Amino acid sequence: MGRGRVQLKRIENKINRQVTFSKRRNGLFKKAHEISVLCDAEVALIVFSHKGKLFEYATDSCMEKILERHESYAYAERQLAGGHDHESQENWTIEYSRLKAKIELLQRNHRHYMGEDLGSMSLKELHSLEQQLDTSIKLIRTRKNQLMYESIAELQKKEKVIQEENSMLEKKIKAAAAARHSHMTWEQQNLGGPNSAYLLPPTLHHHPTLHIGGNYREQGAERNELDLTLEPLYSCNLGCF
Amino acid sequence: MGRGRVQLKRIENKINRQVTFSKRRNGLFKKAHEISVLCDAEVALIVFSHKGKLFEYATDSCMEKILERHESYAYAERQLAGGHDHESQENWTIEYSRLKAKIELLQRNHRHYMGEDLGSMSLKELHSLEQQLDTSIKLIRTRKNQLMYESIAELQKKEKVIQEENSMLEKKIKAAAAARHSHMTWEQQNLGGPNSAYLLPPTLHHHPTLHIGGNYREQGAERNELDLTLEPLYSCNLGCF
DNA sequence: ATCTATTCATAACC
DNA sequence: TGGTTATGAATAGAT
Repeated sequence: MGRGRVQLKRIENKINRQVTFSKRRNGLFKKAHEISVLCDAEVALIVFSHKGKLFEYATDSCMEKILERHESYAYAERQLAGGHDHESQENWTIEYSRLKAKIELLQRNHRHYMGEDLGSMSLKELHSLEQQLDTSIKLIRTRKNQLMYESIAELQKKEKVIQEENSMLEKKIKAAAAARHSHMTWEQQNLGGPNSAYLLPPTLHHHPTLHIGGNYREQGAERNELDLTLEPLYSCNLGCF
Repeated sequence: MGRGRVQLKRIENKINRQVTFSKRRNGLFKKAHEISVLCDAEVALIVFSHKGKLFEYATDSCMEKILERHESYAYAERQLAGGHDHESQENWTIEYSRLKAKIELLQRNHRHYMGEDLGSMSLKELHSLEQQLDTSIKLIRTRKNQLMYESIAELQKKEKVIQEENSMLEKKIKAAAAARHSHMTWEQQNLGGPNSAYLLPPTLHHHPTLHIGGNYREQGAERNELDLTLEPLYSCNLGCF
């Protein structure tokens, strides 16, 4: 820049170096500020002169915040890459920012799983993401199917039980009618009427077969409710297997 | 810079902002590197994109070293400013557990997206998860396809350019041969034989188009490398659309 | 610090 | 993402 091309090499002349440092430092800070404003980025810039003097620039959110974010970012990456939860709760502040960073990473990841922010991913990354989702979806469908088959099996069992119950009841009624017919007069039947309502109900809410297994009825109720949504789902996904 | 003056104001257009960010980031890093070499300074530069992606540059003495040095500098300042306590410990504890809980949720969620821990999910939940993944995978495939088509288009463009160049070169050679034929005797041609070997190579490794842009060749190599993995991916997924 | 000839960086466009 | 070009910026060297 300026008169004559510059070589990327330490300026030996002390004065020149100092002047250039001063000028370029200003330029650098200006650029740092510009990118932070123009592109809504968070920038931290630290410069130590040859003499050891410190110059720094940081986007409004202050240097410490950014350094913390940076620190925890690096930490979180290490976490995701390898080992797991650590132990030392030495410093709350550090721990806190680590968690923050971890959340940020997880959320980024989540967005990718939601098919968002794909623009920042390479073909390779996209490919492995796709494969992962493909695997996931297969697992999910398998699990869904399992649940649905179980549901169906249970319903069929229940149906069978109820049908058996029905035929039993039918038999009882027929037997009762036959008994009535052979042993009672019409008037006797009328007197026993109010009590006959007492003879039937117990078999309904105290059925021996359904009684086995405790709260089956409640579960049954849930199942039935579930099945209303179950049928269409099932038909939707038959093609997948 | 560039066409028209720039305003120091957040770029609203998302695409433009991203492009500008990418370009200016390179420029900024370059400048940072330059000042560090020219003026023998120690520079650390941390940039978080709007999306939260981290970019960093540090003079060879590595980021951690510089941050430590900065920390020790800042320490003195903090001492002067007076020890303003961090927020009350209680608040930190609450915040901390809140973050912990959030992370746990995100991780649970993540496992589900990975097709793990499905046993704890209801049919309804499984169904909506499946739908989400299906949507995601479609988006991802669309994006992948886009990238691949772009890649293909680029290769085809390149191929065309190179073929045109080839035919140009061929013409040149023919023209040279014709000129030689009309002006020289057989002996003269024989004498020129050794030199004719010199007429060809320069055009081969000093090709005008490829020459522009310095290290283009390396980038070209990257492309080719990419394409090796690209082709099989492409054929794998043609059936999905 | 200021000036000026140059080289650079980059916004807009492909 | 990369390349090109027209222009505004940055800056080396001189004052």
